[in-house]
Amino acid sequence: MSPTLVDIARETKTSVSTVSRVLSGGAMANRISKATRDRVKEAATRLGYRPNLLARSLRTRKTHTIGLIVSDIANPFYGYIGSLIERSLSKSGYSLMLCNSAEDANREADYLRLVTQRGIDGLILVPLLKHKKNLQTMVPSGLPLVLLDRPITGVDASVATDQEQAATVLCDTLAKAGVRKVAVIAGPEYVSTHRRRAEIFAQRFELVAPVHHGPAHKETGRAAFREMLPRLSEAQAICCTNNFLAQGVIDSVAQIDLKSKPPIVAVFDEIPMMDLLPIPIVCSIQDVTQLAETTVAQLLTLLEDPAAKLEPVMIPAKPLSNRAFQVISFAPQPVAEAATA
Amino acid sequence: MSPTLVDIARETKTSVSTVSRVLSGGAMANRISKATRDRVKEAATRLGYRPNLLARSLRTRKTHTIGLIVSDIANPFYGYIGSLIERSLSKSGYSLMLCNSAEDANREADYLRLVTQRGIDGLILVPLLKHKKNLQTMVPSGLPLVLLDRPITGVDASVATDQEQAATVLCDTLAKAGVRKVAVIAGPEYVSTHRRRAEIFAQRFELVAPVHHGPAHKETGRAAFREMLPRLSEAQAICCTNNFLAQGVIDSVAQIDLKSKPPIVAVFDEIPMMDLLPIPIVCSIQDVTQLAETTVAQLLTLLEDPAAKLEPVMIPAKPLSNRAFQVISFAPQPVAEAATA
DNA sequence: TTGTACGCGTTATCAA
DNA sequence: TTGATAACGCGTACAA
Repeated sequence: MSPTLVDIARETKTSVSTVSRVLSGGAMANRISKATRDRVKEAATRLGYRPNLLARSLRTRKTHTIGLIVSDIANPFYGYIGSLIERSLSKSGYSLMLCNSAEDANREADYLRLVTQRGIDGLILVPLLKHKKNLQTMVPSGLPLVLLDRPITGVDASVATDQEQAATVLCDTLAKAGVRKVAVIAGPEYVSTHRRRAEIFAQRFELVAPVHHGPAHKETGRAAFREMLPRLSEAQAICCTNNFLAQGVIDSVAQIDLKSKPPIVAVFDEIPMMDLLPIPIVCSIQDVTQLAETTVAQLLTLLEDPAAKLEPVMIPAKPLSNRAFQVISFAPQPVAEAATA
Repeated sequence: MSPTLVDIARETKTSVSTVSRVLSGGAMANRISKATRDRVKEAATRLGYRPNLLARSLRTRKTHTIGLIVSDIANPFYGYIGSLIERSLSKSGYSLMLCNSAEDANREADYLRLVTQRGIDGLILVPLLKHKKNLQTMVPSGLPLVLLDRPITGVDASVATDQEQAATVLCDTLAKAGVRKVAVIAGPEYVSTHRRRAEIFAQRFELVAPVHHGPAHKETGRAAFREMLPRLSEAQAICCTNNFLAQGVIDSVAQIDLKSKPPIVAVFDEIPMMDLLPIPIVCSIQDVTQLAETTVAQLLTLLEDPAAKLEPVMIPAKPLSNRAFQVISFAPQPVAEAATA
């Protein structure tokens, strides 16, 4: 077993408290004579002492660790934002423990319990659950908590992209290009972001088929494409509520005849290397850096003062289109609309 | 504060041990009369009791938690493999704590310390450090440990793609297409996978410029492309040691004249939607599912018997090319070579 | 069937 | 400048 304070105390003919004071390093260490201090330090390194953080945290009620529960770590969006949050937190002396709820309510509950019971100083959550009540039963009041990407009404500390604005700039861009009829492929209806995005599409354009809902994976995009294929010729655009769905669609487009002009693909988040794709694409780009930094900022203020009053933050998105889109964007039926270029 | 066993004992006129026995649930619970059992349970839910896992783990020396430290969670490869490992472990009753060393030796050390001192039952590591010695000083002997993606000589429990084979099938495919001269863009030289891949490229083909090393990000790919541009016309292929670098290269290709025939891009890992890209691409695809499952299997056997003797596992990769590549693959100078299709 | 008492490894309080 | 000693919250051998 790993040596403990007792071992070092015995080895060095002192007491555990002395050893603790020396090894904890703080201001207390200076109150110990240099002689014993050196003796203790020497013994510690010689025996390979490693403090038991479980015991320390049990005593101090601090862990210097933040929990982050995301809904799908396989999605590069969350991977990227996770890496930014980690870097930002480490500057403030916090470590990050990342958990993946995999868009599964049971797993979310499990990790919520695990992470809170295991001791963390703060929590960042991309929630699956939708109501403040359920949240309150899962996480102890008093624990600094910031919601990320999916706000919940009534919870003050939250950071997310402005869904209405993000969808609006996307629709504006499409409308300017003359789009009137679209097909919509969306993620799970019970996820607020997906649902809301789909609603806005449906509100702004005429649908050639009912909205297709499914897990936010490539496979759903492909399946939806196959299913909607007969009606797709009427649509000027295919609207996807996230990048995975869109990649499935784009994959499928590759399988069919590219000579007939392909529909525009409208999508949230980035499509890698889209400038080279022979399909017109327009994205609503979230400001990931801003999301990460604001989230950490909110959490840090909460960490300082758990009673701090915060307000939900909305961060605007920017539309971005590829070359193929810019070529066709002088299409018929321009619509007068204020675009937030 | 959250209620403890003492609170419930007081509330229910029993002792902590009784409460503990009931709430721990195991075989002990049946040795308690149904009457008090119900009374205790009722009080527990009424007071909203949540066991303190720090204290429990301190006592039992078990956490049912596995640590996973990856080198770059922003890379979809690690995000995906992380999600697979998480799912697989949760079937065996373990939770996963994911940490991001961000390809930074200090952070790796920090998390290694944190995660081991904080108590985990096992560890999966994508190591940055290269020598068994350094590893041994960081992680306590006796802790079940499996290396992922980057083997270290002398460490038995490790799972990785067979780098030699993966690079070989890639080179074979290129050679068959008549490639003789290439440019190589590689990740950090101190990372074994990147270094080894670059070496094999250099060994099989003639280089039009020295190998370009840099952080494994898109930006490096772009910079390398710019820098090598003058010499690129002589190269029939650009070889990248990971997908991020390749995406940077592909982005850059989009900026130049596409009418002159573009070079082949050879790369490890997947390039999304590559069938639609107007550039010939050939990838060496790692079997991520297999990697994840084997890693978990190794860890589970180690968890059962920490003294179990394991052997490093190598998993073969498969070459995959896109449409644009298949069109040009009847190029001159075919080379007789056994391809592992 | 239930309660008492101790230990897990650490920090904090109080004397000396 | 140091050392006993009591928590932190939990599980469990031992006793009743």
